[in-house]
Amino acid sequence: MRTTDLLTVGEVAHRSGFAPSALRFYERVGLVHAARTSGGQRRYQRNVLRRLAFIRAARNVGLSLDEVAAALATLPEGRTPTKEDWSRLSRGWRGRLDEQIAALTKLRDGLDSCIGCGCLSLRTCAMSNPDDALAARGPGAAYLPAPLRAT
Amino acid sequence: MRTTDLLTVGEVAHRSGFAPSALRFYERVGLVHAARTSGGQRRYQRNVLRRLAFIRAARNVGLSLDEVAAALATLPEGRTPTKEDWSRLSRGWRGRLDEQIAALTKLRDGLDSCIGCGCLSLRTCAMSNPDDALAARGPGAAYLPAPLRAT
DNA sequence: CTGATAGTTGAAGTCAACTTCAAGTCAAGT
DNA sequence: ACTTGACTTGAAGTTGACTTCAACTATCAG
Repeated sequence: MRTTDLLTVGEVAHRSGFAPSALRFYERVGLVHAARTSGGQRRYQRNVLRRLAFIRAARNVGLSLDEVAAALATLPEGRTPTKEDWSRLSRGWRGRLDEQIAALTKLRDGLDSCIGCGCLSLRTCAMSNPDDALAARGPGAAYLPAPLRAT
Repeated sequence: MRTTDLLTVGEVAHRSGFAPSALRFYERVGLVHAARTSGGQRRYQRNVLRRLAFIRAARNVGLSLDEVAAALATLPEGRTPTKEDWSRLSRGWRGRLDEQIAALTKLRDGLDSCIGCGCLSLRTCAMSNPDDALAARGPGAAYLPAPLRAT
């Protein structure tokens, strides 16, 4: 493959860590853009790698793709985003992480007081009834993501 | 409704916080059991409430229903589980929570060093490339659960 | 020019954990 | 007996973030 300033989907996949199918999916939903060759193949500009890095980081912090899209939409049009642009977007994540850590710590402390008794009382046990907004988020609400579950 | 020692699905739903549809679903996959009236309606024994409390607590800690089922399968057959039985099951969660808290803390600290630079380098940035097993868990792996996302 | 390798598409499938639906049946207070 | 509210079923739908498939087509080193 010729070494140009444009990247194939395979190169982007390799360098970003996203599967080619994910890259096509992201293109479909407008998260990334790719030019095309005359034969219809995708050719990415290098800056897509930074964009993808942002997407991965945001996903790691827990943002949905919709939230990622909303964040990316605040980037300035017409010029390449600066480091400060990216920095601004990721700054808000700090508080989010703090909240998550606090919620988990609270859950753990509740568990400590619960292990000894084995109660799991629906009304009083901190484990089955954590006193935060989780219940209000509806059925299926869980504290921890599947990817971080048992090895 | 008569006050017997058996509970209707509505009563169990109310007292457990699970939707009736969730209770039916849990029965289908064998997580809980219900007797039937002559007319085919479900009647639950009271101890199902403790079992459901365990399920909720386990879900809060991040266990999948499969994992919950596996845990419940270790309960002794033939006798009603004691508090010690339930306590034993939940004891292992402590380590799990510790791990999750550590992972999030690491992510946050990585973010701190990242906000300033705005780099998001695919190879070096802690945010887009946390140095743990997350990547090995495959595409879509995220640190935080949807339920705890932005309000 | 050729063959290997990599890329293309839309539609459908996957996963988890439920929820929703429609059409009908049961339980129980009066 | 009647009425009302609660309950029943299986099948299909939901959500998010992708993956898989089958059947082609493009690119490029040699």
